[in-house]
Amino acid sequence: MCGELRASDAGKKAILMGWVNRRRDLGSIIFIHLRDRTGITQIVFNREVNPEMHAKAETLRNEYVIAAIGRVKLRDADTVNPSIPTGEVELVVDELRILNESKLPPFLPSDTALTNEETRLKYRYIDLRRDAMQFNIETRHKVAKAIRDYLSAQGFFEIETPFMTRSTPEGARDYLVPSRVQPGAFYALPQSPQMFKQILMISGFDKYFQIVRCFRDEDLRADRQPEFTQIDLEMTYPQPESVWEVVEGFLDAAFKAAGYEIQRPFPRMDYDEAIRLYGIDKPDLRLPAFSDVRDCFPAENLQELAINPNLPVIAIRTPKVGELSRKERDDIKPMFHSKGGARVYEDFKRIGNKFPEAAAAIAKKTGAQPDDLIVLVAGSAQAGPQTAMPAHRKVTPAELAIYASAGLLRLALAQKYAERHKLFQRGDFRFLWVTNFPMFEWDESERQWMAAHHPFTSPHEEDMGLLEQGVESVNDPQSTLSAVRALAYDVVLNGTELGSGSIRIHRQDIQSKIFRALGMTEAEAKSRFGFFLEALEYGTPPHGGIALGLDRIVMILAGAESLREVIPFPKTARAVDLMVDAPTPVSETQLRELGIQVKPVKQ
RNA sequence: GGGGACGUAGUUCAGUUGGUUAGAACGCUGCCCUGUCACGGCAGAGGCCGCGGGUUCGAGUCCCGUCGUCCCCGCCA
Repeated sequence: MCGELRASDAGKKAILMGWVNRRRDLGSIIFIHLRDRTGITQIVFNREVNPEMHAKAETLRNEYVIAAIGRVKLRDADTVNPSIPTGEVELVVDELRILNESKLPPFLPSDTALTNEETRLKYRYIDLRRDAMQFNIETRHKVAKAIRDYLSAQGFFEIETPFMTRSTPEGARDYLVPSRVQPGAFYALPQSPQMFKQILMISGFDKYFQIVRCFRDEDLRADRQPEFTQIDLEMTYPQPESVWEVVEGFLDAAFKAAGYEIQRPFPRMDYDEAIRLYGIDKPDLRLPAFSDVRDCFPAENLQELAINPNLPVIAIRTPKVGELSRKERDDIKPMFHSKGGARVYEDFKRIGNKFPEAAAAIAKKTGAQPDDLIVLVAGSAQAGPQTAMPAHRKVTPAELAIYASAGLLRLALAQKYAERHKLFQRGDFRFLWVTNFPMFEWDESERQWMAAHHPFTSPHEEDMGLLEQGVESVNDPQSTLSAVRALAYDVVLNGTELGSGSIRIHRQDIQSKIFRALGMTEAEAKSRFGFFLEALEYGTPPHGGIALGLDRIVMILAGAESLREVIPFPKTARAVDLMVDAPTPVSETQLRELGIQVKPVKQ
């Protein structure tokens, strides 16, 4: 193939097939760079040597598909091209066959400047011919294969679960598929094979995995697509640690397949600690943690700055940013998304002028170098008295608001000044297990506690008493439910949540307690998850598992900024496929068959 | 649902305070060229300035709306 010929092949006869990547017509001699998946080889047409083929070669244009039959020739020393692996040789063509012509494409795979994404997605087949995309898709294949091989070797079976299944009323919105045979009824595409994989444990398959498409009808982001691929696995009789070992094992194999070594075991961190140190449940460990610098200020300073003295004062350190201009400093404010009355103090220099002692203490506590940027986030004194705070949680909602606001700003600053601090280098992989998530989260709009992960997650053994105590207090923000921890864990890489899992509930009595704590009657639980609850009653072994986003893993390995770079045919932010132009309205006939009427969209 | 950025030739972009005929590079077409490899030289074609409305003697430029792409918040058990 086009990327394979070497000096040792000199003198051999070869047939190359591929696309015309570039042509250089020097008159009596024509050079073509011929491209396929494996690379590029230069082929040569010389009028003196072969006038007929030379004349044919004159008609070649970019992206024509050709077959070139000829002899591999060692290039003269002064004509070697060191920038391509095949640069020591070229193919002298005896016979040229034009297999297909090409219209002039809107952009060329060999273009150096990247075309706008809209055009790339519309002409995805041309975009995918580019080197970078070929590499990304190949990486994706290698990673998936390494994971399959590793898990198979560990005794896991890959088992398929249905795509046409039952709508689950909780969680993300479902994509629905109408049934023709059962008019008015709908299948749902799975958000994850959660219940099926648990049932496979009940069915005795012991270790299951699947590299499987999942579907969620929610708004998109750079790292969120409506259909995405998960490495889904489940096993019986696990401790969280045994799941982690499997995950670390296949990630190691996957990263090796992509040419990287990673450090095992991954560090571990409690959810509460992640919030306090990073303001987020998926910390990017490449950047410095927060410092709480409240005690660096005397009370009267806090008062003068209108800072609430009962809440943390977070110092965000971004290394090596250097002196900021007035404009750059003003640009920080709009990057700040305040939650719960959090305020940003972006002008640390001014604080230094006003309160030199406090500033010195902060510099010391944060370990700031003179080049580092320090930005403070604190609660506003004007925010008034704090709302009800559950006494049981280590991090109160008011504190969480400060931490979370600071956490977002920390990332925004790091991204903006990435060029300066150079902490986002390719190949620097900082994995982390975040553990002991809260089991329940307070939903302010519904005024009730909700399952933070999903209702089949097992609570922490030590927190069963707290669950017992709070089982009838779903609408009480002060409930002990706030302090119940789940046996749930996330695996995080460089600030991206790669995957999420838990030890599941395998006992019916605990399961009904959870439903009761969530304010669900027995009848409600039965109508929602009846088949599953019934299955739990037939000798369910303890089990647990995890699911990791394959797209995200490949995205990070490829050094890409968006999932779209590692998915061959992705959707835009409006969930549209620009190449096939989906979704579209369907014919009246189709709708009639399904018994569906479409209401006109309001103008 | 909310906030922000962008939209000018096939592509990437420039376009001054609102002022004559909207430019460049790459690509494309033709001619020339025997060692190029981002080939080179000469000539040429190519524009609904996203779309609609408004202000103005005059709009790519200002205003309003709209469509599209991207990013973020909400949302994503």
